[in-house]
Amino acid sequence: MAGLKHSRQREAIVTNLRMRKDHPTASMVYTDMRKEFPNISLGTVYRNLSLLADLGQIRKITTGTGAEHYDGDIHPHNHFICKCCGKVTDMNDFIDNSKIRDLASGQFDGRIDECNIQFYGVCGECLKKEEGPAATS
Amino acid sequence: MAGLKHSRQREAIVTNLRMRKDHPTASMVYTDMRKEFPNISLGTVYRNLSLLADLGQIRKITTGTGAEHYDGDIHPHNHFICKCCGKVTDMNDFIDNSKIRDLASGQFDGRIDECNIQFYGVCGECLKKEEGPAATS
DNA sequence: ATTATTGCAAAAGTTTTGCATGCCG
DNA sequence: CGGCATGCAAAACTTTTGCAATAAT
Repeated sequence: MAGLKHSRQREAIVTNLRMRKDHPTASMVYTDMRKEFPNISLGTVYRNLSLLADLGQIRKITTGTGAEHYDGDIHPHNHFICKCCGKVTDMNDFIDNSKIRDLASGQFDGRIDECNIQFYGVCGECLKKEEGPAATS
Repeated sequence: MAGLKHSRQREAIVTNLRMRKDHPTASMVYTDMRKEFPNISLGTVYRNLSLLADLGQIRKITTGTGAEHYDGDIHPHNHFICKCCGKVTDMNDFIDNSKIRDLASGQFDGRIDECNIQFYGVCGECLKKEEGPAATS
């Protein structure tokens, strides 16, 4: 039924995402995979990332800065997105998302599966670059 | 300095966004604009949406379902995104986003400008379609 | 007159897809 | 074998951009 077969490529993609602590885009994963599977295609990477996200084994992070990012850590947590360099950073858990979700479910006509908080701003590194070089404008 | 000139097209785009209560994509706005300005180009729509969002006169909503959506209502509020039909719906304000932002700022190395909560799930209409027609699978 | 803005078209970037082949069970 | 997954390439989409013409101040 499930019709799911093992594949070395898919396994390598999950492993790669689990090991790294950044939040790469599909093409960043592709670049990495290329070292292990010189002939792997970008299509395969996209197909697997999409499948894995559907299976809930990885998480897709939509940033609005061009491409989707992916996260191998599926533990519920929120992200910060730098408007300057586009980098995605994990935020500490200081809020219980499931509580917010339940609160919202009560007053919504539909099924709410998940909720997450996106923080936007300028990361520490980019702040330094801004302050350092150019003082005037 | 600001170097900003009036343009009938840009004005019409803002007006369109303010009037409608849905959250259209660039091409949806383009379709509408086409009625008023038969020769308006998609590039102009994109340029103005981007400019208006930068000016803070409209809001860009990143959904992860293909294209960006835009909102003429800049009053701080959160959105629900239907995984099924991609529709974007306003959520009631039952949470103070600025409080969450301040809370997060305290423990983050960088500047947090804004935060918003995205809710994902299946909207009321799609739920009906799911339950109604197909029972088996 | 000066310069922002437009329309048009081409280009860039991301993601999807068709198809023959290969690999897993 | 039967069917899912792959590699390759083409296509589909969304968004950006160069440039000459146009419109606003």
